[in-house]
Amino acid sequence: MSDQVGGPRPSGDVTYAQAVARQMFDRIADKWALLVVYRLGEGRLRFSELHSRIEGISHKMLTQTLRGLERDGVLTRHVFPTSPPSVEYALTEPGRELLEAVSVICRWTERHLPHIESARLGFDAAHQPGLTSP
Amino acid sequence: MSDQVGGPRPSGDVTYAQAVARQMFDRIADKWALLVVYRLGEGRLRFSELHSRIEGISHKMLTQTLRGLERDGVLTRHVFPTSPPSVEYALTEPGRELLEAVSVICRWTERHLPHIESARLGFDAAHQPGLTSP
DNA sequence: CTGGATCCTAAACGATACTG
DNA sequence: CAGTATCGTTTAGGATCCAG
Repeated sequence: MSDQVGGPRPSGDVTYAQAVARQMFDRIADKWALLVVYRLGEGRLRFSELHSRIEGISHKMLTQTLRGLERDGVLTRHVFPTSPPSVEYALTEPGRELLEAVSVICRWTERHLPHIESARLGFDAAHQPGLTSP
Repeated sequence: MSDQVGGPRPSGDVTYAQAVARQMFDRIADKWALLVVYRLGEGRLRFSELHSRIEGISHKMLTQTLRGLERDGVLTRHVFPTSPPSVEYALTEPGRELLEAVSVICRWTERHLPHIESARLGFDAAHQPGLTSP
């Protein structure tokens, strides 16, 4: 567990709120976390279901991400004591609200894909003057 | 220059759009990028101004982040040919819209700080019963 | 089926020094 | 002041093995 643990915790300070906000920025700024939240928008999913739906995520990363999100109360973990143990994850109410925020990002991306593309082309062309095209 | 460059680019595919979206997730999932966009919400800022306002960011990271955001057309870079060269960065129109999305995340964080705190306390207590200090 | 622990490599990052 | 390049360190993350 190399996760950042709160450590010393001053009382309700502005500085403290800022620090926590910074920590949350760290958590939000995690593409896997964003994708997990996004996928769980469809409803509760098992570990393996998440693993198969999120292309490219490793076993370890998924576990790690889920642990972090659970710790922050974004999702809940429900263990079914079946013979092959199965675990279901679901968004909490705050998690669902976070999903809305993530959706805003997604919509922004979709809306501006053409702009981004052309911007990248222009930028690359301007910064690689003598590069021939492959 | 170890930044991720587009690389091979298939034609206008659904898969391609998905890939670009994934790339954007990568960019969005960058706390420094988020903070830069957030700061530029106040208006155009110089390099040194950004550097002093974003606590903890290194010279290199700020440059790198600004380059990436400029490449994606999120912000513009304006160089003033003064004797000590000064450069101003400002959000583009898509950048301002991205700021709105980022603000949604921020508001979510503020609104759920108490929930997050208590969730973390509960989680840590449940997962570190008799742990003094690592 | 989950998930924890371990090893080990590739990548990110900070510090530093150097241009315009 | 703003930016690039190089270097050395740290760390994140993938592969693998083991346990409940």
